[in-house]
Amino acid sequence: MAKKKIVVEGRLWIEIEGRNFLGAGRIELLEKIENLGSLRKAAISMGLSYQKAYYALRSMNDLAPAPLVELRQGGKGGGCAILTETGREFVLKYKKISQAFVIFLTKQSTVL
Amino acid sequence: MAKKKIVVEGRLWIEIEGRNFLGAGRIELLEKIENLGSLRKAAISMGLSYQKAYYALRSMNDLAPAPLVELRQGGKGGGCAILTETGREFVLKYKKISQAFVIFLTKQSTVL
DNA sequence: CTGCGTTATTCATAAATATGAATAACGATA
DNA sequence: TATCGTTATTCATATTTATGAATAACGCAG
Repeated sequence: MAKKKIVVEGRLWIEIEGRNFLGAGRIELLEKIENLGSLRKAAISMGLSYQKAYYALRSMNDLAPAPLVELRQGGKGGGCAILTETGREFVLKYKKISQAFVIFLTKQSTVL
Repeated sequence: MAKKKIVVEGRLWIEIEGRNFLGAGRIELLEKIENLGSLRKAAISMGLSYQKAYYALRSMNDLAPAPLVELRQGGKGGGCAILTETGREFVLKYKKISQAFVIFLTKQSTVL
């Protein structure tokens, strides 16, 4: 019998004041917003309902020291969603931490 | 205004063949079983329904190279649940990995 | 062979989440 | 002022998950 593949897996997120602030899904949402310029399109593109994405974004913006995304309604194109400088910074920080996490996990898997 | 407390949090688990094998909750269950000698008592002591604990244990035993817990029905006391040597080994391994994870998380929190 | 408390199993219901529909509000542009 | 596609919000309904009730099976001890 072949030996079964056994690995360590995990999830990471950032909390502010003990509340969920940023996880993998929210980071993906922020990146899609940056690319598409629209919350609705970003949500749909990652198979997420608009409502869920909207509430997630509200939660993020409320918790963050400054808004991660600026939402505008009306106007040219009906409205838009713009990733702020603060948003870009948090995306970068999260991805750095995430990279370190992958290394951590593969290393831990070797001891099993 | 005081600066908000911002930290990196995470969860760890072990997968076998891509399926969930051991996480924090299951480890706690195994430890309670070792202490109490009963699956039912272990489940209740951690606010878990017996069924959920039972199915979790079935899943663990099925995935593991050898059963983590031996279940016996009938007999003195009505039955019992005994943590096996394999079970003890996995508990130890998980706790070691978990300790390393705590250190990882606190270190990553410093870059925020 | 009866009693005991556990393991083993099913089922209906409760609770929590997710999803989609529907619609108002908005503001630049033509 | 009408149009457009987005943001903003509510609501009913599916879907999933969790919970508790109920009961059979088991095997040692008395």
